[in-house]
Amino acid sequence: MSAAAPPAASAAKSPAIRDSQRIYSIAELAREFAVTSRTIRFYEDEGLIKPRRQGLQRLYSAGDRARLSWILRGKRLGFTLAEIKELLDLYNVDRTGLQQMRELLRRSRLHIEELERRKADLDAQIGEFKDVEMHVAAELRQRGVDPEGD
Amino acid sequence: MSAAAPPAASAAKSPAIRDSQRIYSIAELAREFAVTSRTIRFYEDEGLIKPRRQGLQRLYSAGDRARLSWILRGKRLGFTLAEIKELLDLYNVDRTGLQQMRELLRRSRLHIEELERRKADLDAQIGEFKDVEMHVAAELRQRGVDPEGD
DNA sequence: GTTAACGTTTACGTAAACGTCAATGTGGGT
DNA sequence: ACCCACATTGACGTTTACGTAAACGTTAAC
Repeated sequence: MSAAAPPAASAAKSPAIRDSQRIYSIAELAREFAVTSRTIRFYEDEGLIKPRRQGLQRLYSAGDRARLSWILRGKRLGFTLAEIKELLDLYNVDRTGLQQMRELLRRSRLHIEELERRKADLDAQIGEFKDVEMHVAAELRQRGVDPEGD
Repeated sequence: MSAAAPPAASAAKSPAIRDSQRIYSIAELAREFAVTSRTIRFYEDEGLIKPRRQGLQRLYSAGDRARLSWILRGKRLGFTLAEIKELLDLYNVDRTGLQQMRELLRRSRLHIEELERRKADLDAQIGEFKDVEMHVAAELRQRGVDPEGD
């Protein structure tokens, strides 16, 4: 029910109040998400994350962590950082104004459509490759070879 | 049986035997797929398509067309041209050798796994955005505003 | 015979998303 | 006081996927 990044979660109270209070170092997040610190700083330069600062050091909250996670998923989905920023910004804008809400609704729907298109592409490729898998496996069996096995 | 793109459909005989014989100019394909000729030539430089030549001019077969279509879908899915080339090459390799078939099977399965991972990412985002859509629409209705409507 | 539409190669330019130094700072152990 | 791991800010380099311009050939129309 509760989403993490854009659709910010309502502060969970029962479990993990400790987790939601945790702060992370840049290296910690880098390790966890298998990116370099350079990458995380770059995202900051691009306005995608804004960690608190203790002097010069960056301190990442659980929210920042979720944001990063969200950014990376966006990337895996093939969105550019600019697009991801737009989507993230969508939620941090005044959500009370009527115009903003209608806009948010509109953009969400557009984005969903885009995602559904991608899903169609994905399903098509998955289908094709499963076809290949089937045929090749069958052919191997016909030749008396076990398709499984090293 | 005859492969056009990777997993080509079985050659339909009843309809469109004319279509399978058609040849296309570079501009024709460019228009159809909404890319520039430059792009198509670039793909050729990268070894992704190899149209016949009539002197200098490129002549694209239906197979070439299907290949291009496949390439573009790969792109939409976020694969690099190098990855797409690998996948395309997979099918044009000797498919009779046992080793090649096992390899083909292995790679196909790996690719399917990758696609399934992406699909999970996709479904997650779709879910989040549908959540947003629901909430915002509900909020709008609560304020007595019709979520639909310009 | 020249204009237009289309094609060709060669070559340089560019935006995105980081990688890779280099120089410097900072906090904690010993 | 010294070292070490980790952090910081530039600044420049790199890869990918084309865009853009130059300079030229080919065919069809007028």
